[in-house]
Amino acid sequence: MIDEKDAIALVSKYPTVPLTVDCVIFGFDENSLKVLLIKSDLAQFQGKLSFLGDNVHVHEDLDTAANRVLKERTGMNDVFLEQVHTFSKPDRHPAGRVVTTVYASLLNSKHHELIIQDNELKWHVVNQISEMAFDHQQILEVCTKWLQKKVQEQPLAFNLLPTKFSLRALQNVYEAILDIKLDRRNFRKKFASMGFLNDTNEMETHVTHRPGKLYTFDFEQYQQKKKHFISIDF
Amino acid sequence: MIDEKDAIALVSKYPTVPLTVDCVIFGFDENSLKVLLIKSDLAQFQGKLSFLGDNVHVHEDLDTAANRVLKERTGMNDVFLEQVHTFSKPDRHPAGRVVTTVYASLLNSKHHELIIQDNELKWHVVNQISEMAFDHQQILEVCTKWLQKKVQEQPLAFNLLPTKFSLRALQNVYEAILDIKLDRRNFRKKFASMGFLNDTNEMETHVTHRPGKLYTFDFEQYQQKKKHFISIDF
DNA sequence: GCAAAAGTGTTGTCCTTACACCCATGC
DNA sequence: GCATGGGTGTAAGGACAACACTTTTGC
Repeated sequence: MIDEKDAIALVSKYPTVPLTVDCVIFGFDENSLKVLLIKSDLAQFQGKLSFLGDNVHVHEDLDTAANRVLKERTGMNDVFLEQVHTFSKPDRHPAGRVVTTVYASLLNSKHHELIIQDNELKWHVVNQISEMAFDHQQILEVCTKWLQKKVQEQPLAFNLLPTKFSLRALQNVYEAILDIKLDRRNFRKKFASMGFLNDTNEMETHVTHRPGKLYTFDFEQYQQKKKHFISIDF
Repeated sequence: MIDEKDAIALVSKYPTVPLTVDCVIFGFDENSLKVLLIKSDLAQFQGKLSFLGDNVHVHEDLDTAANRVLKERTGMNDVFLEQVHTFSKPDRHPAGRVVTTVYASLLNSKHHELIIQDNELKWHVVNQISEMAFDHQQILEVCTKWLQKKVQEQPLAFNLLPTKFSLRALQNVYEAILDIKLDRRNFRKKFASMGFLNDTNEMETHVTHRPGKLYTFDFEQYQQKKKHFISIDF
């Protein structure tokens, strides 16, 4: 048995590592899936892009750190943010060992004012990103796959849209994220039958075609009706 | 721009934290889902159960550390092992801040010799576990949900069974993990139609009823036929 | 009036579910 | 011979995929 004093002595002998969080912040605009990136400020990665990240503070857990980074750069608190994976290759950071836990977030890129801090913080179209710093290319791949899976299982696409949106806009989100084309009629039917969309009785305006109805997502209904079904399928 | 020297100086100022890995090792035996646990050796958690864990070595990444722990205690290398989540509440360890990354593993509890090291390493039936040390109760819940989701999406149940297994045994795995009853005929039909099971032309022996056929899982077939389908459903 | 996208139904196919009887083995 | 679980088929209902024409707006 190890008493409290011994336990503290034991833990204090463990090797320690600097921890960071990186936020992969997805947005949607102009019918493309985008992600928020800065230019790396490390000379070794000159001109290369990286995610928003920071080291984890002393008394801070990882969720808190990720929310802090998000808030600092987009002004946003309560957006969807979820831990995806922890990356730990000993040589992933050129300045020594750094372990990073990656969080993904989805938000409407028009609703949040970017707080620029000398790093050319900008939205980049996900499938046009070329060179990234650190292992961030790999992180982007993991997060993109995570997102593709996630939007099929949970109603997260709505986080990427304004509160009121047309069915076309919703379909565009799915098509962009999943990189597929969907049948318009079947798509509408599906979402209509789910019963999670509220008709606002408003329409699109200033569009150069027949305006579509605007809907809101009914989170209450979703909470009540969501499936807890079992389906073995692989 | 930050040059290499400055970068090293910067990173060296980050607060550092001891990292551990914890392995949530699921097994299946006597028609129950079990998990490998030891008695905690901390006096504060006297008699409480905890997962197999260890601190992460200096030049070791997390995957390597988790595999090492698994190997040390079960003698196994190449079993299924996957990162699930990183837990970081500042007070989760009574001896000071320790961040742990949790890995889950599935193996056949009869195929691996446990390497006991004074900690009463034993298999415990998952839904009969009462008090656990640290935040391990929460970790178990997260991993159990993770497993329930995972076995529906990927053919992992086979990892919990011997190479040759009866359909009944397979169904028992699903019923234990998902905590449901399944219709025997529909279950058989489903797996038959998948085409991932090879008939070994062998039968169960020494059973007190009509012996069932034994099958093996055809991993090749799975790799070729597995679905990459899109299905929005929540 | 023309371009561009909204809105709308039906049919066939497939998958899922529910359900009952005979068969092979150990004891 | 009896208890135990293995093995099998069918019918109904629900979900999904494919597919074409009319409507509304801006210009």
